[in-house]
Amino acid sequence: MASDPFELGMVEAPATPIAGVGEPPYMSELNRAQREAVEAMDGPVLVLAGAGTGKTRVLITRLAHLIWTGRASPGEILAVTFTNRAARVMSQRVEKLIDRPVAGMAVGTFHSISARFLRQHAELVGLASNFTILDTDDQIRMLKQILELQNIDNKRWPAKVLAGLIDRWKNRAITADELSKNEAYLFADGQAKKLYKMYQERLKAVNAADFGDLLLHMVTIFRAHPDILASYQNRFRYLLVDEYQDTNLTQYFWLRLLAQKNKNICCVGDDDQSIYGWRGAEVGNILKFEKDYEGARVIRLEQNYRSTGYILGAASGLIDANKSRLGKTLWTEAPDGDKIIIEAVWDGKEEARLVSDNIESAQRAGQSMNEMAVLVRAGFQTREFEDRFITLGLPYRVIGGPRFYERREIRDAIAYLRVVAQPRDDLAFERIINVPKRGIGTVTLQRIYQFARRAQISLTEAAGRLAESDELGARARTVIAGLIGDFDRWRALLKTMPHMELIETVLEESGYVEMWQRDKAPDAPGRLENLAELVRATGEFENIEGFLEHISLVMENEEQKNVHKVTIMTLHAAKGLEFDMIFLPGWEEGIFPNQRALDETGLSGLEEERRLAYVGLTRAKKKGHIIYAANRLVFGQWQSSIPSRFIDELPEDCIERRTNLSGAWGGSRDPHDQDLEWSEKPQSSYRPGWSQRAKLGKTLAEKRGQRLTIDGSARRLRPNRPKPLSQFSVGERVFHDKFGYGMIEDVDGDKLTVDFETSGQKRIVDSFVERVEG
DNA sequence: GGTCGCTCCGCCATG
DNA sequence: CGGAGCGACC
Repeated sequence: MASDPFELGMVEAPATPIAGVGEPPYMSELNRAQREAVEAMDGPVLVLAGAGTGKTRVLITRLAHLIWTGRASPGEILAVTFTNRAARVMSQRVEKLIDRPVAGMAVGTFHSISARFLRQHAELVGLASNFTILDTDDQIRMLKQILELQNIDNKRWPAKVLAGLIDRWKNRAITADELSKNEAYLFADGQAKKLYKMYQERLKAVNAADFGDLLLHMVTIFRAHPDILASYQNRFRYLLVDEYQDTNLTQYFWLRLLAQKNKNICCVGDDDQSIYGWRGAEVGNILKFEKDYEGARVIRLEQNYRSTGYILGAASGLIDANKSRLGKTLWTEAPDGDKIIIEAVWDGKEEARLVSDNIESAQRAGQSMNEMAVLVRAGFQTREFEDRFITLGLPYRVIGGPRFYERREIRDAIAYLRVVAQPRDDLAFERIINVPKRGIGTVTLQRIYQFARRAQISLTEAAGRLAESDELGARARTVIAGLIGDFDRWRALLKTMPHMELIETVLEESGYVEMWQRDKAPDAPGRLENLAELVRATGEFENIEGFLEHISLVMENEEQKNVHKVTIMTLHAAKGLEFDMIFLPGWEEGIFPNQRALDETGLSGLEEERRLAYVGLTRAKKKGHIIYAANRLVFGQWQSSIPSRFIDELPEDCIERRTNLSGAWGGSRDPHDQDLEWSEKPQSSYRPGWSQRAKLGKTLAEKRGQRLTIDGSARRLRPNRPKPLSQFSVGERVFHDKFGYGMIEDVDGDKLTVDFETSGQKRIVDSFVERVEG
């Protein structure tokens, strides 16, 4: 317990300087501005750090310096990072810099830090300290139940919309009691306030908090209990906040309350990289820092160490078009390097092909694929690239897909643990009562609900009592009694059995593991692996509660770094990262800037989109490649598109325009495009006009049937290419991680044409499938 | 009570 | 186009 940085009142070792004489070794690595930011330890400091100006180094060195000089012990420091990954990296690097452990330093995201604070004071907001953290899914399910209870039409007033509103209010530190009448009229004819209150009541009843609560509850507690606030102020004398431009109003209050006594707060950020306005971030926070904290020092980091000249020039020229910014002038000593390439293609397929061609030739030239990234505006854009990369056998990773804990099997498994660890957790109970199938249907469930509501007890308890009565059918009664017995037994084990073992026991005895073992679906083995991973991960935690918190707030998909893969991710997810080579596809009006952003938030929306473009460009160290397509399939409908306005805003001397569309969409100048071998080229000869869109989708699908003929003739275009031999043959049954089971229809070198049961015909590299029996 | 197939709607970004 | 959700049918 002594190492828990969040436990108040623990005995704290006094801060002592590490020191020898003279200057600590890390200082010499810093430029003048960076050094100033590290040495300004006392009082409020705002560091405006442009993209690639060594911000992370400054943050880490500053922490190291606080400890080195004895200004603070690790336990007196609170550092807020944007991701949990950043938190991990930061602690490690500080330790390396000062060559000693920093256990006791509170480093994490607002949510993870605040969750741990809240556990210490949960009773003040009506929760027990082992409260569950609800994710969006649970939240919506709960709201749905409330709407049903109130006879509000879920079609007209979707739970999802209400969840969004509540989230926004919580981001703005508005509690249910404080909600104005105007705001209340945003949902269900003015019933929003009542619904918000009911939701909070319900959360309390099942001992749960949603993401927004984690922060807002602490603000509420700080405001209502000056003694508690004071204890935190005395404990954390030095505060450090990264990505300050992305903090929302609640986080702003949270910080200001903590900082107001000692005022040793250092916020680091870049107004030009503020891209989370839509989830309540207030650029205003960074813009008014000097007003909030009197005597604040403002330090600008403007020397860019990341990108070559043209890239930096292009990015700076672009962001210049924004009106509301503090203004910085980035500069670099690096050579000009390559210009940003702007390239037009026919459609999404060709876009993916162009990117993969470039990746392959860069790879042949010796570039590691770990240094290449495709940055898209929206999640749905990743699909085309994945398809293409799979076809080619090009290794890739997608960041920001479904998180580990969002997978069905993980959520189910967690629900079992929640029921065991927290008998009050109705949501978890509902989730697993009939998973695996136990023959408990809506009728039985309804009876349990009604009984629970009438008696004001939890579903688990209601089920237990009903099983002892005559209210249920014989079968349901036996099943429920058995399950309740299981719960009781597991709960008893909770105290004696090591939790890792307990989790295994629960998953085994509940029949959950068996359910997936029996499942014939292609993804079942993967799910079992995920469950095994879950069990393994529990081993790292002292108790189940800690583990559950880790799962819902921190856990990320594990990632092997040693394998070389191209990264595909959204621009939002790319913030803070850097790559040698960046591909920016989909630079078309409507996609980027995104139409909804423009419709909903007008000029400020446009400026945020532009900052997003700026973030994208500044991720590149050496090469940037912007692509736009003339036609795009959206919602199964073809649309003609026009190039993004951002392209015209790039300084001409920093860019080089290319096009794959010669003449009137005639042929192509790119020799790659003559290679029809693996492609579905026929559509290039087809020219959808504005009026023909709707029909085109179908036409293309029909044309797909002709592909074989065209492939056949195309093969002659490259007579000298040696074909690797495949060990597969026509008629064999194979399994693919993503597409499932299928039958081989054609073999061509190491490329297979497979007819998949669920996803149809695909051409893929044989190393992506394995042979199966039958 | 479970499964199949149809309809409807969505794709902007998240802890 | 693809997934979620719902109603009809086994």
